[in-house]
Amino acid sequence: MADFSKPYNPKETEERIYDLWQKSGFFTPENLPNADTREPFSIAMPPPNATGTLHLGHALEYSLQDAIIRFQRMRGKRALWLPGTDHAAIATNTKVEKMLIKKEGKNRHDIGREAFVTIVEDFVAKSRGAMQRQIRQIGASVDWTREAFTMDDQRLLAVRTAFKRMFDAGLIYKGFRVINWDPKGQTAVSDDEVEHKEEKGTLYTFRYAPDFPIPVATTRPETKVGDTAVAVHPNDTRYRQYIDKEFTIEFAGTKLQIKIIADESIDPEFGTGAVGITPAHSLIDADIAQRHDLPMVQIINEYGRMTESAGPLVAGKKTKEAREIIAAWLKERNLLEKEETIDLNISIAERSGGVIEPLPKLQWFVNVNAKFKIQNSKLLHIPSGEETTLKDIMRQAVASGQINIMPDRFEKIYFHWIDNLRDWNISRQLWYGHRIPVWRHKSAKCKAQSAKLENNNLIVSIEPLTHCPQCNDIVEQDPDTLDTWFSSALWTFSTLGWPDENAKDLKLYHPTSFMNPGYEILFFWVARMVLMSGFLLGEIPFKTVYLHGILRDDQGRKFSKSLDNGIDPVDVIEQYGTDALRMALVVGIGPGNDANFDLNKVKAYKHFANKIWNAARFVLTHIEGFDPKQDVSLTEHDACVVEQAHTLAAEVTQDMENYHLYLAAEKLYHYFWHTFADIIIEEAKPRLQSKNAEERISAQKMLYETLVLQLKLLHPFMPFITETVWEQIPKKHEDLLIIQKWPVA
RNA sequence: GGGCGAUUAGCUCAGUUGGCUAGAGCGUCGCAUUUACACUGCGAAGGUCGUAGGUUCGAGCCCUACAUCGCCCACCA
Repeated sequence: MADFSKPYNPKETEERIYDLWQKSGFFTPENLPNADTREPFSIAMPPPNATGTLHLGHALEYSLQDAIIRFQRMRGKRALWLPGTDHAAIATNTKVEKMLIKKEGKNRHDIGREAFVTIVEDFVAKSRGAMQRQIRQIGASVDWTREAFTMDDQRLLAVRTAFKRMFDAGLIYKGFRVINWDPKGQTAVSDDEVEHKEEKGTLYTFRYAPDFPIPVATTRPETKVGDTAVAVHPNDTRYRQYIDKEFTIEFAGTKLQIKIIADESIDPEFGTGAVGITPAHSLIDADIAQRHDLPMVQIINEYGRMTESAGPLVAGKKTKEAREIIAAWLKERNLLEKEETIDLNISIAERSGGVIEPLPKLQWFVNVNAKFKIQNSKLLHIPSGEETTLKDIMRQAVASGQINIMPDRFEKIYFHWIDNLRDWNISRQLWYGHRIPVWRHKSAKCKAQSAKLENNNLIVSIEPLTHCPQCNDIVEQDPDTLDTWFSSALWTFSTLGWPDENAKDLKLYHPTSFMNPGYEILFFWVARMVLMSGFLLGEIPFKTVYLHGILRDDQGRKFSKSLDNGIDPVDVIEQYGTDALRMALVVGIGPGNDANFDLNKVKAYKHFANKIWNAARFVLTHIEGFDPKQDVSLTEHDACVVEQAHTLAAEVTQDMENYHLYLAAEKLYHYFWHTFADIIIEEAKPRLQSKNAEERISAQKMLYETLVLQLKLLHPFMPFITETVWEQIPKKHEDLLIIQKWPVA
C-alpha cells in the first residue's frame, strides 16, 4: 500500500500496480467479467522495430492506445490490445551491419550469410527484451499472452501463405525491370524507400556528334554512353523530320545506335525539347523505351561503376569520375553547347543514405493493377466474384467510408499516392528477413513444371523444400528476402490466427477497431495493410486510423543522434512518473499534428498527480465513517454538484468516442483542479464540520461520488495514480479500477 | 512543378458544429501562510488571434488574395 502521508511518489507504486494488473489477468480479454457477452474491441499495436530502444514517439503512441483500450475495457467491451515487435528487415540489417563495420571493419559479405544472420538474431533478442520492459513502464495494458513477432513461426506461415496466394492469383511476378538500386546497402528498394534531396547540379546541353541534328540536355553525361534513342514531342516542328531516323555515332570511345522517336510525354518547352533516352538507368526512360521497344544497354553496375559496355574511356570508373571525363570529352570536341547550374533532386535510400542508382534487375513485384476475381468480399462496393485490382481495393476501402482516416486531410494524400502507384518491388538483396518462399531447380528442368510459372524451374511453396516434389531434383531457395512491409502488412490478422480462417481470434477481433500509426508510415504500412487484408480476407484491416504526428524537441527540431537532443522516456518516467508523461503526451496534441516536447509540461502534470493525491487524501480523511453501500440522500446543493460532474462525464465520454482524447484529458484536468479542488472541496469544508449530521453526510457522499467519478474518468489517462488512490478508498466491491464500469452508459 | 499544414500572451501550445468578455502550462509581478496540497491558494500584468479584403446579427474559426515558416509527393531531361 502506498503511504498517504507523503507527496505522491510514482516510483514506489507504478511497478507494483502493473504487477497487480498483470496478475489479475484482465489484459487478456477472456478473463474479463462476463467476457462472452462483451462486444469485441481490438487494437493491434504497431510493432516497434527490433532495432533497439523505444523513444518518446513510442510513448506517445502507447499513451493514446492505452487510453483507448482502457476506456473501452471499462465501457464493457471485450478489449484486446495485442503487442508485438517488427523484425524490420532493412532497418535492422543496416543497423547491425553498421555496428559490425565499426567494431570489426567487416561488412556482411565478409563474414557470410549464416554468421551475419546469427549476429542479427542475437541483437534482436536483446532489443526485444528491453523494449518489452519499456512497454510495461508506460503502463500499456497489452495482452502479453498473445505477443507476436513478425518473424516467429506463426507469422512465417502467414507470410508464405500470403505470398503463395498472391502468386497463384497472378498478383506476384518476377520481372526484369529498372528498379531503385541502393549501391551502399547493396539491395533494391521500393519507390517509397527513396527520399529526395535538393542539390545544385550542372545541366549540360550537348550534341552526341557534330553532325547529329538535335542537341539534348542532361545532368548525368556519364549515362549517355547507354543511350539508345532521342525522344521528341510528335508535334514539334523543329524535329518532326527526323522522327524514326537512326544514327550510328562514335561517342566517348564507344559506338551508339540512336533512334529518334516521338513520345507524348516530352515537354517541347523544356530545354531543347529533346531527351536522350537511357533505358537501363532511368525509370522514366525505361517506360519510354518499353513503349518504343528500344534496346537497353547496362553501363553502370551494382557498385556504381561503369561497365565494359560503357566503353574503354570510362569502363571501371566511378560514375562521378566518368561524368567529368565525358564532360571534358564533349568540351574538347566542341560538342558542349551550354553548361548551367540548376537545382536538382537526387534520390537517396532512406535507410543507408546511399545515392540511388536505377538499374535493370530481376526482382519480385506485387502487381497493383492486375485484375482478379475477389472471393468472400465484405468490402463495400466490391462484391464477391467481381473483378477488381489491389489499387481498387485500397481506394474503395477508404472512399466508401468503411475505413475512417483521422485527420481527414490524409485521405487526400492517400488517394494521391494510390493514383500514382507503380508495382511494388518486394524483393531485397538483404540477409535478415523473410526469405522468399520460392525454390528453383539446381540443375535439370523439372518435367512437371506448372504452366503458370512464367520463369522456368520455380516452385512456390509454403513448406520449405529440399527436393522437387514432382521430379525429386535438388532445389534451392531464392536468396532474396522480402520487403519488411510485406510481413507488417499482414499484422492485423497474422496476429489473430490467420491463415486459419476459422481461428476464434480472427473471427472475434478482425477487422480491428483502431489503428494508431504515425503519418510517416501511411503509405509504407497503412496502405499495404489495406491491400493485404482486402485481398486475403476480403475485408478491411481496421475501422479507424488515427494518425499521430512527430514529436520534436522544445525548440521544434527533430530528435536526432547528430543533435544529441534525444530524450529517453525512461528518464522522464524516473523523474516525473508515467502518468505525468502520458498526460503531457496526450493533452493538447491533436491527430496528425507535430508537437514540441517540453519537460515543463511533464512537470506540470506531475504537479497534477500530486494534486489528485492530496485531494484524495483530504476526501478520505473527511469521510471517515462513511459507508458507500449505505443509501444517503443528498442536499439540493450537493445533488446539483454531482449532476454537474455527470454532465462533464457525458461530455468526456463523447470526446473519447470521437477519439478527441486531447480534449477529454484537458477537460478532466481542468475540472479536477479548478472546480473539484478549488471550489467543490473548499465549499464543502464548513459542511464537513457541521453539527447537522444530514448536511455532513451529504457533503461526504458528494465528495466521495465526485472523486470516484473522476478516478474512473481519469483512469485511461493516468492509470497508475488512479488505481493507487482507488486502493485506499472504501468501495462497494473490492475490484480493481481497471475493470470498473465506466460511469456513462 | 503539384499538394498539405502552421502563423493565437515573453516561451510552448489548446480553442471540437461560427456565439469568445480568446484559454492552459511555464515564466513575470503582488498578496496570503504550521493550509488536503509550497509539487499551495487568491489576484494582476501581458493578445488589434500573420497581413489585406469579403460573407454574416455575430469571425480566432467560413471565403479570397498575399507574406513567412514547415512538411509530403514528383527522376523537366
